[in-house]
Amino acid sequence: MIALADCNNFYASCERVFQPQLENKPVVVLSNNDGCVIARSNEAKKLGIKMGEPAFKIKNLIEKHNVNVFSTNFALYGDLSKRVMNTFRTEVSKMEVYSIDEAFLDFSDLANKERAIQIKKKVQMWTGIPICIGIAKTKTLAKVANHIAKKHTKSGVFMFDEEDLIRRSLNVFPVEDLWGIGRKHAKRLKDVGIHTALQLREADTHWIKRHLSINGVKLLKELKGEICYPLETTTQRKKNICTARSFGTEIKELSKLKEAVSSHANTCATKLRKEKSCCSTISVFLSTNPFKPQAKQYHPYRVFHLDVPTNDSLEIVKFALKGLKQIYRSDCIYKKAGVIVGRTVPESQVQLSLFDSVDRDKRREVNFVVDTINQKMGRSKVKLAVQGSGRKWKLKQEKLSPCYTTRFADLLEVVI
DNA sequence: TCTGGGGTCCTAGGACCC
DNA sequence: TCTGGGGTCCTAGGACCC
Repeated sequence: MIALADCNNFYASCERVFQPQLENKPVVVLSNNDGCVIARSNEAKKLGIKMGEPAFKIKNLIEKHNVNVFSTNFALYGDLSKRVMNTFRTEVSKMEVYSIDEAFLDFSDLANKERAIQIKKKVQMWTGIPICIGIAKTKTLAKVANHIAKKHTKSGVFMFDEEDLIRRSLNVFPVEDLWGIGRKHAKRLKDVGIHTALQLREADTHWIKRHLSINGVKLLKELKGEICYPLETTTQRKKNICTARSFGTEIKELSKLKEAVSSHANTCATKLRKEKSCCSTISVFLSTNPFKPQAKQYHPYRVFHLDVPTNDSLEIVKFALKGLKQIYRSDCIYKKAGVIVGRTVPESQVQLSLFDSVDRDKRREVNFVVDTINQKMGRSKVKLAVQGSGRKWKLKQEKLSPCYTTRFADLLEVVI
């Protein structure tokens, strides 16, 4: 059996851990640039605030109901996530960290509700984060069970232990809430009269294969209790790494774009080195504001294929800037820029080239020193001159909470 | 005025090989 | 007049996830 442990309203819950007076009050967390709602407490959901809604559209609602608003604080959420995962590790021997707020736990040795309730209590006590747990034979069914645990149980734990219970539950489970069924597939299914998970489970496999591809067939099997997605206990190396941001205010000048693009490229290189990977392709892209259709739209990108895979900051920044120069047009106003590095290979398996002119050993040492200093002294303490110091493309983050757990200056003081 | 960021996988079709 | 069969690799676009 597999258990899916999922944090409730994770980002909103993280903000609450250090501001307990927000318990039972509406809380929302916004995306970068304070743009869209990306997390809501139950109270905020009840007010009718939708996931992904732009913040400016719900300004009145926020004021009227005194909704507590936060900018995203990923340092805080990342750290609390680590603590939650580490707590799971004290209770199970095998697990898969599936996302920042979810993990699949191996319950094959012992599957019962009491065990799950224990884990839930422990996480709550050790980290302050509320979670729910769904237990079933397959990941897909565990996802369904988790959904039910969140919506319809007091204990926050739900287990599929017999076929009759699964059948009755799937019969009232909307097909669009299934893991792997998005908007498009949901519409297609409803068009042919498939509205519930049970109807999908009993649908014709050939039709599903044709319209939902092989993934649809796997979904069907998983609903029947056949494992198609086993527990992945080792973390896979990333195939692509992307760093991209919208600008707080729109940008026209090449000089400012250079600062942004070189910073994103440098971040990509740092992420690569952290993963012990090298990339074989480097892409740079720009984008105008799609929400201003009256303005000229332009979404260019440029890809470079490398002879020798690299994770060197200097080299990656150099290519990104070269691409930027090629795609930049002075008659557009830009809203977003980004860098993607792809086709990664392990650092230790880089194919060298006879005609290589870069002194890679030297570069590796420079990067190592820079990484070490930045790790000790804080991000971007040492950077390339081309990244600039102004950060004129900086994010808007007006409601940022302190980094309670990752920055000494932000530690809470306890007054006795 | 104001609309996020970071990933994965699958498929069809084109280009190429012998 | 008649024009095969069997492959691989790459890419763009679409779908999904959190």
